[in-house]
Amino acid sequence: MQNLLHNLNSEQLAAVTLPAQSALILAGAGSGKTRVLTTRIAWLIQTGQISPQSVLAVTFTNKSAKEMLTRLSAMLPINTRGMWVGTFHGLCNRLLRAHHKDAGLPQTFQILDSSDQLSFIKRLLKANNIDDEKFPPRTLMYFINGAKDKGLRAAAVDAYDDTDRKMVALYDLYDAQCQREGVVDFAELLLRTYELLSRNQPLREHYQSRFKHILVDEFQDTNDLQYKWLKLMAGNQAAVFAVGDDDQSIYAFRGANVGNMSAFEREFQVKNLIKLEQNYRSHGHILDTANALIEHNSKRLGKNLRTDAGHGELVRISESSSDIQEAQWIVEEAKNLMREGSSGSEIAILYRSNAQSRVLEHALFTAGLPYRVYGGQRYFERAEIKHAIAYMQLMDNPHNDSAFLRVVNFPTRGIGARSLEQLQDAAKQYGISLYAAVPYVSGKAGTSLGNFVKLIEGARFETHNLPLPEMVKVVLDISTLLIHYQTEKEGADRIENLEQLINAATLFVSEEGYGHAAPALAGPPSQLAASLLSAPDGIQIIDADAALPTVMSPLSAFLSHASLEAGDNQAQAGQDALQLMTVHAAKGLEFDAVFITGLEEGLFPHENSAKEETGVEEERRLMYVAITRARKRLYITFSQTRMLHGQIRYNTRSRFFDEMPEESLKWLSPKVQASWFGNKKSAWDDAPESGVNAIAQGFAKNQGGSGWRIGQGVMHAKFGEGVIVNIEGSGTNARAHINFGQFGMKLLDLSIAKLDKIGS
DNA sequence: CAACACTTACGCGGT
DNA sequence: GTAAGTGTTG
Repeated sequence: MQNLLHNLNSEQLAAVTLPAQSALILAGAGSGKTRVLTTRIAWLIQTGQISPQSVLAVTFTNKSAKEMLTRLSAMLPINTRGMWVGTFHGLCNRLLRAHHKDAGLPQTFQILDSSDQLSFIKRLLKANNIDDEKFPPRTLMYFINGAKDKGLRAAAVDAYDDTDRKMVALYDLYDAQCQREGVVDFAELLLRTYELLSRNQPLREHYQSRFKHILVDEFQDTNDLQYKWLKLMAGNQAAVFAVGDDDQSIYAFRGANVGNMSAFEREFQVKNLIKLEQNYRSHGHILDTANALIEHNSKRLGKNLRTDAGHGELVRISESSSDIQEAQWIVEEAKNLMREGSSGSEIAILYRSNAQSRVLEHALFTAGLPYRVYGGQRYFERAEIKHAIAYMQLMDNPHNDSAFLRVVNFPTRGIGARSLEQLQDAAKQYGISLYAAVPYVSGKAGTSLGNFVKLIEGARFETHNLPLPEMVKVVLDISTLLIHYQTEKEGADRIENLEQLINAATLFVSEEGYGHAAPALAGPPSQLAASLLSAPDGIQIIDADAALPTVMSPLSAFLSHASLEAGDNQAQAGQDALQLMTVHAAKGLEFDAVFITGLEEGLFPHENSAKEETGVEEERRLMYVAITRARKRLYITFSQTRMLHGQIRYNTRSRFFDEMPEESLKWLSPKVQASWFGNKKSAWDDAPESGVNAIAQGFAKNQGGSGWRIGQGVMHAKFGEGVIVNIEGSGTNARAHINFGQFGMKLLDLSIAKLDKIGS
C-alpha cells in the first residue's frame, strides 16, 4: 500500500484517501488527474474498504476507460473483472442488453451512430412527406438529441410555436420508428437506461446497493441526462468521486453542462472539494500564460496552476501575411526543432477547425516532413465496412430498415427505386419492416427482393454455428462485396479493409472473452457463470455482469462494439511524425512543443461563438486547453489573410493576445497595428528567428499608389474607423476593400469615397 | 443505373 | 476549395 501512495503530492494524497463520501476534485491540466482516479480505486480496494464489485467508474471515451483498466491492473494484484469501468454508453448498453425485456427492447437491438441517425431521419422525413427545407434533417437531429440529452421525451418537450410543435411531433414519430426497427441512438442508450432504472424499483435498488463507489472522469463534460443518471445510480448511499476541470469545459455545444459541477457540490453535500493545482507538465511561462488568459473568464470555480519546473522559455508569437506563409514558417521552425533533436511525435500543430489542416499538410508534404492527422475517418465509418456490418445487422435483426436499404441493392442486384417504393408502400400499409414486407410485393420486383431475403436467410443458416471471424468471412463471400470491389478499379484498399474486418472480429473475440466455439448467433445460453441474484423482494435479477456473454450473442456484441467504438482513424506516415489535430482533439494529450495556429478574430475565437453569450468564454477555455498541452515550448501564430470557403479573408489578430502576459511572450515578428480596436503593439521586437525574414518581405509588398496601402487605417464619415485590407485597380480605378469592423467589409472607390488616413 | 454538371454549405466531435 | 447532395442525361 505504501508504494501505492508514496509518489503523490499532498493534494493528490488527500484526494486519494478521502473518506467514503462524495467528493469533487478540481483537477487542473497536467495535475495527475487519471493517476488520482485510479489510485483512489486501488487504495479503496487494497485497504479492504470495498470489493471490486462495488466499483463503478465512468468515462467519456473508450480510450480513457481502457487506460484506467490498464493502470488498475498494474496497481492491483487482483483481476479487474467484477469492476465496472466503461463509458456511459458502454455501461448503458450492457445494462440494456441484460434487462432488454424490462427496457422494452429486442434482445438484438442495434445502435445507430450519428451518421446512421442522420440517414434514419432523412428517411423518416421522406416517408412522411415532410419538406426537408422547412425541417432540415440536421436541425431535427439536434433537436431530438438535445431533448434526449436533457432527459426529455417528446411529450415532455415544451413547444411555443408551430415549428417547434411539428418538431416535437417528428421526435415522437422518430422514437416510434426506432422502436419498430429495434434500433437506438446514442442518447437513447442513456435515456432508456435512466427510464428503466427509475421505473423499475427492484432493479434500481439492486444496482444502487451494489455500487457503493461511483467515480466519474471529466465531470465537466457531463450533460443533464448523464448527471441525472449518476444521481439515480448513486441513490442516497453511494459515494460519488467526481473529477473535473471547469476551465477545460469545451463541449457545451454538444450539451455538456459545467453547471453540473456546482450542482453536484450542492446536491451531493460535498464536504470535500480538493483542488489539484500542482502542474507536472509545463514550464512557468506557459502556465503563466494559461493562468492569465483564463482569468478573463467570469464564471469559474477558481484555480491557479503552479509548477516547480522553472520559467523555461518565453512563449513565441509569430505573425504571417498569409496562411501559406504561416504554414511555411511552422515547417521551418519544426525542422529546426527536429534538427536540434526533437522527435516529430513530440511536436503538435493545433488548429481551431479542420479546414485549416489542408494548408499545413501541403507545406509539410512539400517539405517532406512526415506527419499524422488526427480526426480522419475511422475504421468502422468506412463505406465498405458499413456495408459489411449492415449485412450482419440484417442477419441479427432483419427489421433494421437502415441496414436493409443500405445493402438491398449493393452490390447492385437489380432492385431500383421503383421496387423499393412498392416495398415501402407495403411496409407502411401493414406497419411492418421492409424485410417483413417483401412477401407482399408481387411481380418481378417481388422476385428480386425475395432473392435478397433468401440471401440473408442463407447467410444466417450457414453461419449460425460458426465462430465470429468465420462468420465474417462467409458474409463477405455471400454478400459478393469482395467480388464487387475486385472489379472496381479503386477497390484494392477497400478489399484490404474488408479483410481487416476478419482480424477485427478475431481480436474482439479474444479480448472480450467470446470463446471460439460459441455460437455466433443468439442460441441457448452457454454454461458461463450466470449469477442469479435475489432482489430484495424476491424477484430474480440476472446481474448485467455475468449476463453479458450469455444474453448477448457474439454477433450482437460485435455489432455493438462496431457502433460504440468506431476504431482508430487512419494514421498517415511513419512512426516519428508531426502531430496535427484540432484543439478539441488535443485535450488530454501533451507534447514537448506545441504550435497553436490561426489566432485570429473570427477563427479563434470562432465567429459563431459570438452568437451565444457564453461562447467567447468557451473559446477562451479552448485556448486554455491548447496552451496547457505544451511542456517546454509553445508557439502561437496568426496570419493577416486566410483562404476560407474559397475566398480570401482578412483577419485581425485574436483578442486573446491582449489577455496574455506581456512578460511571458516573445514576439518574433512585427506587431503591426492590426486592429482598429486599438491594440497597443506597433514596434518590432526581438531578433527575428528562422523564417521571419521571408515573412517580413511577404507583407512589405503593399500595393496601390497615391499613398494608400494595405493595413492603412482610415476614417469614413458613415462607417467610422476601418482598415484597408486589399486594393484592386490603380489610379482613378483603384478600389479598396475596407474592413469597418461592425459595419463589415466595404468595397469603396478610392477616388470617390471621402476617406481620411488615421494611425501611423 | 452510371456518369456528369450543378448547387450548396461549410465549427469543434466521442459515444 | 471541396465534399456531398441533387438533377439531368445517355
